[in-house]
Amino acid sequence: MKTPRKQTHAEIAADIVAAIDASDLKAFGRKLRAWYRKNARDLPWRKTRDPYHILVSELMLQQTQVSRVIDYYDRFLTRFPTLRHVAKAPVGLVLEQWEGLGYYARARNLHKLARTVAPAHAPDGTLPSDPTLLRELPGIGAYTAGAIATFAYEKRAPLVDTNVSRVLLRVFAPEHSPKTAVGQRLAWALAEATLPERGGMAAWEHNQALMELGALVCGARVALCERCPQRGHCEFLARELRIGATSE
DNA sequence: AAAGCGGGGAT
DNA sequence: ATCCCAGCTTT
Repeated sequence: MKTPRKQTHAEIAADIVAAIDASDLKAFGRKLRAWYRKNARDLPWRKTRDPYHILVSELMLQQTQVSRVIDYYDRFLTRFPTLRHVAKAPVGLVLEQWEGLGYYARARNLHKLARTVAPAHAPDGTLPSDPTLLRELPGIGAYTAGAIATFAYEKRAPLVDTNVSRVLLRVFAPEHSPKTAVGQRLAWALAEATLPERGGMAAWEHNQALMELGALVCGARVALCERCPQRGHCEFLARELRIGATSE
C-alpha cells in the first residue's frame, strides 16, 4: 500500500467541485442572474465597456468601498479621458487625482501601466483582453485581470473577490473559509464551474451578479437570507442557525 | 505563507 | 475596539 501523496490545494478544490451536481451549478447561475436583473444598483462603470474606464474603476475599487469610489471615478475620467492622457501626464498629476483614496501604489501602477501599454498596443491605448496577459501589467492581479476580461470584453472569465468567494463558499462549501488557501482555490474553481457556457452578456451579467449578491444580500457581517435568490438551496442559513441554537 | 499598504464606515 | 472593503506586491 502506497502512502498516498498529499493532495495539493488545487486537487482538493477540484474534487469538491466534481462532487457537486451539475444541475445545481446551473440552477445557481440562472437564479443569480434573474435576481440581478431586478435588484442591481445603477453604478457608473456598469454603463460602459470601455476597457480604460473599467480599468480605472477596478483599480479604485481594490479594497475600497463602492460609495467612496464613485466621485473619484467621474473626476478622474474627466481629468484623464483616455489612457493616453494618463501616459502623457507626470505621475504627480495622477497622484493628485488619487489624493484621499489611499493605496497610492495603485495610482503609480496605473501611470506605469499607461506608459507601458499605450505605445505597445492599439492607437487608443487599448488593453489586452486575455487575463493571462492582463496579469503581467503592474497593479493587475488575478481578480482585476478577470474583471477587465469580463466587464470590458464580455469574455467568459472567472473572477473572485471578497464578495464572490463569500457567496460561492457559503452556497457550495460552507465548511470552508475564504481566509484559507484551500478556500481561495475552491472559490476560483467554483467561479469557473458556475460560469454560463457562453461568454457575452451572460458572462458579464453573471460576474456582476455574484459581486452584487455579496454586496447587497450575502454580507460579511449580515446575511439577509430571506431576500436571497438561493434561499432554500443554500446550506449557510441552516448551518448558522444550528450553531446559533447550540450556543444559546 | 505572511506582512504591508490608507482610510472610511459598520457593528 | 475591531472587522471589512470590486487586492496586489514583496518578503
